Amino acid sequence: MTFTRSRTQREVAKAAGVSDMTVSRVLRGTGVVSERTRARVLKVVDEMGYVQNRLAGSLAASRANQVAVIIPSLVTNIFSQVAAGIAEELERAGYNPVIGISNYDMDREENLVNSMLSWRPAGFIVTDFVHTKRTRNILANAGIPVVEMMETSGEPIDMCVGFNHTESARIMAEHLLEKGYRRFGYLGWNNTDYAAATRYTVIKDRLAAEGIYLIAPEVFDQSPDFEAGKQAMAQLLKSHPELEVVIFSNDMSACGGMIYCLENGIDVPKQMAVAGFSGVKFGQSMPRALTTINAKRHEIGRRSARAVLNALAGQQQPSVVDVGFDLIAGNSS
Amino acid sequence: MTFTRSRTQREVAKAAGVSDMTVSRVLRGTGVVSERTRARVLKVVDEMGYVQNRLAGSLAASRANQVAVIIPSLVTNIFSQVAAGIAEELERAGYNPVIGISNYDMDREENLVNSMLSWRPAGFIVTDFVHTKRTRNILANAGIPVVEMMETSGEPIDMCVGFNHTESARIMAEHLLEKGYRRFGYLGWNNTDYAAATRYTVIKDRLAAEGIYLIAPEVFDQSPDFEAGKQAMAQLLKSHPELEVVIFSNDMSACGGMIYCLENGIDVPKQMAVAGFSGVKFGQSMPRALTTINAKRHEIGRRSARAVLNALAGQQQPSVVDVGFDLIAGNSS
DNA sequence: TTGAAAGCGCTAACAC
DNA sequence: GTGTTAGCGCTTTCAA
Repeated sequence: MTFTRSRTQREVAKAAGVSDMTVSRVLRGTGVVSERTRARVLKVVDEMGYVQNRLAGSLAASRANQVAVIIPSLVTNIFSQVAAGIAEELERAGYNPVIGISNYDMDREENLVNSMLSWRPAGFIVTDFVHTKRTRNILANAGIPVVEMMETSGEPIDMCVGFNHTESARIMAEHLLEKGYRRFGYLGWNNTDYAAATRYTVIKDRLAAEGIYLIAPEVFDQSPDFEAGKQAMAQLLKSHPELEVVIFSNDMSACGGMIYCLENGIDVPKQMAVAGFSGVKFGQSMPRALTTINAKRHEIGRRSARAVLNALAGQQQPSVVDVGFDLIAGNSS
Repeated sequence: MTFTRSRTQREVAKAAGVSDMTVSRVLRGTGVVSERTRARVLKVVDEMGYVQNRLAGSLAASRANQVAVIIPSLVTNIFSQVAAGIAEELERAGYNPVIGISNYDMDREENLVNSMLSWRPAGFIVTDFVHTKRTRNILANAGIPVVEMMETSGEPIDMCVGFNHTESARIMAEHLLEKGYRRFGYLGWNNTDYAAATRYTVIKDRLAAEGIYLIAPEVFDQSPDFEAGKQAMAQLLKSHPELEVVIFSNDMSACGGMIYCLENGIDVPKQMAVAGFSGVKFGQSMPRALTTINAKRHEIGRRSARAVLNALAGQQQPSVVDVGFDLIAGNSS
């Protein structure tokens, strides 16, 4: 469908008895225009219901006010929080986010990057450091600010905002070791969440350094939600009743695991401790406040957007922004 | 920041020894181009890493492949599910969603509509029927397909996709009446969620028709999440211990209410029944499967996107798409 | 099957 | 303060 030819700046100009350029100046608030002229133009704009065509404007100015954002999924709470933070910060500055969903698929991400770049966005925000070689290449040469969100331990294409997943996993492992646990289980989900995979490896290695063998069952294919956590916990307890603590790859599944125990008369944390990851508010409303790492999702979104905006404003800034994380000790361990 | 001047179609054309137009034809897959020429052009495109400029293309063609989407919030599960459905369906057709967040604020929505319309999107998707007069006006005259999501009982600007909230509320009220409950409480949250407000009124009236007085406390200002539900339930029980059933405005708060009861030795549903709204999966993993209305959020998103795409393809279609809803009886009532 | 000319609706740069 | 000129990088239209 072709949209109906809408009114143009020229029509406004004619009706207001000025030139195009004057209308342009009024609408963008640039340059100097007399108060009388400005008022007259604005009146006409309002009467005609004129809406600027930024396609034309951005083309002429070689500058757009959209920022492309690629996240793995909107369905889990974690990235929708990040996206909300981005939207908030961008809109405050007069920019709009254009959102693409990669489903944790690098090839899909590559296609999205190409497609979104064709809109000549002012900046690009992607998730994690894991991309195809071509994606990295394209982004590196796009000539616009690029932010990789979530993780800080790696080589960013341009900038990155997040926290150190490696360290967060180490802190969690050590916290549980200090508590005296020795028989560890781990429940992860095979959804190609790279950050979660990293954390798993770190935990495994840290425990191994103490001579502790981490019991990890087959990872599951479903989405790591509350119900999945319940079911996985049930299964794990059957095969490994000797476990003292189970680390889950995220909070919702950890809550499910905790509830499974409580419903089946297994004391948490005395008979079985559980820990999660990401710090959703919900985990702190459980019968036992969940032991977890609080990832500042909303802030990561806001700071990522800010990094793009700062770069656009030509401000000097660090290429790595670490927003940190908190260990929430809770009482599920 | 101005982006570095990127390669143009003309550069590709020159390198391939053809005219701009031929490159354009190859890239868009329109018109006839000899196989040899096509191959040569594509090779050059690949080598140069050329990415089309759709700003220019859309301007020239008066046609864009972005669809504007305005939702009230990304933080609650409900709209992020809807947004995910939209993104999925649009991207399948080569369109990108541009997302704006209104925070349930009609004036903010009006600004967003204006700003997003300036990108000449191919279509527009908004939430609910509640807009400023000016917003309705602008959208009605935009000359593009417009979909209002969620609710079907109203006059759409152009098209609407969703379900009948009035009926869903009536069904819920009657379900609980049939179960024999007579002392009803209601817990809502003052977040200007229009659809929830509608449902509240319907429930109140339906009960009134049976001579039943609905006990609704002050609505709360915070977000209606699990913790809020717990706290509200605690408060409500203190002031109204005679209640038999409490209807919550959404599922997460209802789950919180249910857990509060169970943790305090109040049997659900014998001593206190609870019901929610929207059908999140989580509610069905509770100790008592939550009584609720399943709103098909993901499908509403997909069908909304589809409606826009169909309209763009010039297909005849109904202006009202009702995806229905299901009553989930559960056993929390 | 391919190319040339004429814009799409705006803004940058400069002139007045 | 305001206007003029010359594009931005594509696609449409028509001619060859």
